Amino acid sequence: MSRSDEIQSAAIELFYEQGYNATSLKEIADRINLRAPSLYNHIESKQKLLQDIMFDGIDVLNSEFDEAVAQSEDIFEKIRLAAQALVRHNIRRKKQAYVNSTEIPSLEAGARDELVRRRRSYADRWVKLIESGVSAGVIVSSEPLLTTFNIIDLCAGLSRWYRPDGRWSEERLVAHYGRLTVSMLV
Amino acid sequence: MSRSDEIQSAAIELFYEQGYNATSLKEIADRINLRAPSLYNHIESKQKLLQDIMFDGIDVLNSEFDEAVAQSEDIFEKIRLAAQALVRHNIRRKKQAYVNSTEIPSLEAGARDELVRRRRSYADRWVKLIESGVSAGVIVSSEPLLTTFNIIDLCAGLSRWYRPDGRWSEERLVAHYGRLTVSMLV
DNA sequence: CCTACCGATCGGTAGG
DNA sequence: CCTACCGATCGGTAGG
Repeated sequence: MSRSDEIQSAAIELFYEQGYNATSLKEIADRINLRAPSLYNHIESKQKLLQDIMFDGIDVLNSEFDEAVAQSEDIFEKIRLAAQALVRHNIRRKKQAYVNSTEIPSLEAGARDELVRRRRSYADRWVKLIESGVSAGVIVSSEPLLTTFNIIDLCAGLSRWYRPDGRWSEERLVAHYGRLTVSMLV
Repeated sequence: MSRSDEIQSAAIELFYEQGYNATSLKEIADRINLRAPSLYNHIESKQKLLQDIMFDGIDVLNSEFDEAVAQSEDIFEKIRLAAQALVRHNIRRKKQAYVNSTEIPSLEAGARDELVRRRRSYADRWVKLIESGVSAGVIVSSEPLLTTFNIIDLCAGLSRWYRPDGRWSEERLVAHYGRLTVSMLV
């Protein structure tokens, strides 16, 4: 694990626990036994560190969606697979996903615009998937965008309350949300 | 509108836009044409100001739930009414609800514990409502708590993306979420 | 409700 | 990768 990776994962943990603005570079440095100014050998600024974390998160999410829907030709199966990919993302990258959903206001204007664009790109994937089912005559949803928001919001909760030692296993939740999502569209 | 109320609503707007930690008392004071130190004639501290906003939000939400379910004897109708009350809350008090869902880590330990207790109290109302339907034999949900999380998460999204001038009116959304919530339980 | 001011902390730089 | 240090800003107090 490179120093840059160490910094990034320490930052994710602290931003998750305290928020970006409440976290100092000194705290990040302390976690990996460095002095705060030494961070600047690896990062450009605190703001850029946040941007890298957030862009990485949304890019991975978009890739995972594409991989998921490529695994089947059936429209409902595609929907189930896409929902399950989102669930797994919010569970396995819980802290990063939480930071991503929570720190948009902390981004500088330019980076915020770009991030919002990439998040819209994720939502567009869902809208097009649902619309393809409508065109094919197997889905009757009259509001693909609203349904998309509902699916994303529903799964977003996981990054807040999911616990690895909680009462529901990852596989239980993947199955539950997969079923629930499909049921919203039949 | 009293000075205290002016301070509180200016604070809600700024905490919504920038977050608690990124907002200075000077900015709050500027919004209502005061100097920062003058705020201390009305508030105890910045932290206490946040606490008042958050406790007020959750207390109102709990009251609204109780009022909603008292309006019908039918279990599915109670569920529909409770969901619609939550939707209206997240729309009409959008900014306060957003702050409430976002600033839990910014609370001091003691206040955070108390707030989490009151949020759990809200979730308990849902769990008991669903369980009463299970006891009566009209609902088959095997996971009342998971379903409760799903309902809350689903509606929480509104405090993030709802726009008064957006493409869905409040009444359209109230109807949509009411239907969706009931459908999760039949 | 104001001005004047405090100690603390912050992100970041200089220089080695 | 470190020590030493900077200017800026913060929440909050004193005193009127």
